Amino acid sequence: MARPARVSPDRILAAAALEFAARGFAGARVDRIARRAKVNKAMLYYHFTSKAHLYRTLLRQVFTRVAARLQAIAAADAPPAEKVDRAIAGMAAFIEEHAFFPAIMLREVAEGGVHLDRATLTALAAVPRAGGAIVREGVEAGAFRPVDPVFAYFTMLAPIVFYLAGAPIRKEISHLHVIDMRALTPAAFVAQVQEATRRSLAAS
Amino acid sequence: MARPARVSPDRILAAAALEFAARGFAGARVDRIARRAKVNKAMLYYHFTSKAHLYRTLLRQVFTRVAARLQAIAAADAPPAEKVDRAIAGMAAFIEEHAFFPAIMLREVAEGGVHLDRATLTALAAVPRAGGAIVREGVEAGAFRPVDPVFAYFTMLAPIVFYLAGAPIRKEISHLHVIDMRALTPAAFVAQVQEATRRSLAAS
DNA sequence: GTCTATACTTCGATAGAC
DNA sequence: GTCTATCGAAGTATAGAC
Repeated sequence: MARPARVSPDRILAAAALEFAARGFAGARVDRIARRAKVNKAMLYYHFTSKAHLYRTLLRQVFTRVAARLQAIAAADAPPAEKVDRAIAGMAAFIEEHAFFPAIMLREVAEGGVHLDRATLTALAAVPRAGGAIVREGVEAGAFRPVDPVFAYFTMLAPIVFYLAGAPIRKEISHLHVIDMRALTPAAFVAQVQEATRRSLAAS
Repeated sequence: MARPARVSPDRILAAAALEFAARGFAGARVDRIARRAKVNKAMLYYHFTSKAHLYRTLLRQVFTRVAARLQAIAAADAPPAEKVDRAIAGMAAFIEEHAFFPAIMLREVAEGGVHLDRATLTALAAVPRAGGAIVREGVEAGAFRPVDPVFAYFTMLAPIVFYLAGAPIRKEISHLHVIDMRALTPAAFVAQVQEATRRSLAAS
């Protein structure tokens, strides 16, 4: 039985995910990442060269995983409407497994990708490509009304990412008692987005 | 005729909007804001005390303006479906006038509101409150099917903010030629979100 | 691979003159 | 209200021993 390889790098990536998600690239502190990963700073630089390199490695990994999830759904043998349902639920499930992901996604969109290299941007581009492919298939099969596939991808997945990323700030706001958001569970939200998307895409 | 009052503070706020949107709170540099506003740093601190105070002032102002726009639409005399159309177009128009807004919104959601005080969070909370009120009215009037109003608000406006914030990174990605997004004009996207929302909310 | 100590830089904020 | 000069704290990264 092989000894667990790359424990440090993996622990560093896990710690980096939390730090970058919570504070962004500029706000993240290498010291904090090292401390949370239980390695010293020199060890971190030994494995990752720089803060920027660590950031890019993390993002390339997570973008590749999200895209793979959507690609698997796109390639499955199922009716288009079912695939759209799965894409929405799949994104929510991915976020449940990778709680740091939506914040990183939002930040990187706001940032304009300035910290990313070509490979990481390519990994990111695979996400709308896979999402768009699912919708395109439905349109071409006549199951959906004619819509722009990438537009439709944004319309169905942006709410999921946005809403799930917003859990912390909604908690802050709920303390103020100016609006009641307690009833809004993620599962109920997913169901409502699925229903809304089904209705909005259905061929009339 | 009154002399223009508060020129410096307003120029500083305008410069801060660009800097905070492009780089986030942690990545923003006070020196850069001062230079862009054509004041020296001491002047900036004379008016705003600290980077955090400047940030909060800016966000309170912009959140208040977005919320006011949605509140005006909610209070208008028009059918619910028409108000929803206007809310979507109104958000897009607001972003056209305040190009820095979507990036700041995305960043603040990711950040969990840690830099905000009570007054600023209250200003922010007024946005989903106004958006939710528009949907609620339609549900109660029987024009819309029964949905959670705040959910529906997220589903209709998150894509607009997300998509319009994404212009810079889409430009980066388009250079790679791995996916073609040239056809996706903001106006066409707004129209598609309006159409999708109309279909998804219509009482069956 | 691992660690301690530290070099070097940048940045937020202020002192103090006018 | 406006400006120049600068302090002190943090932060990224590395040197060099083991």
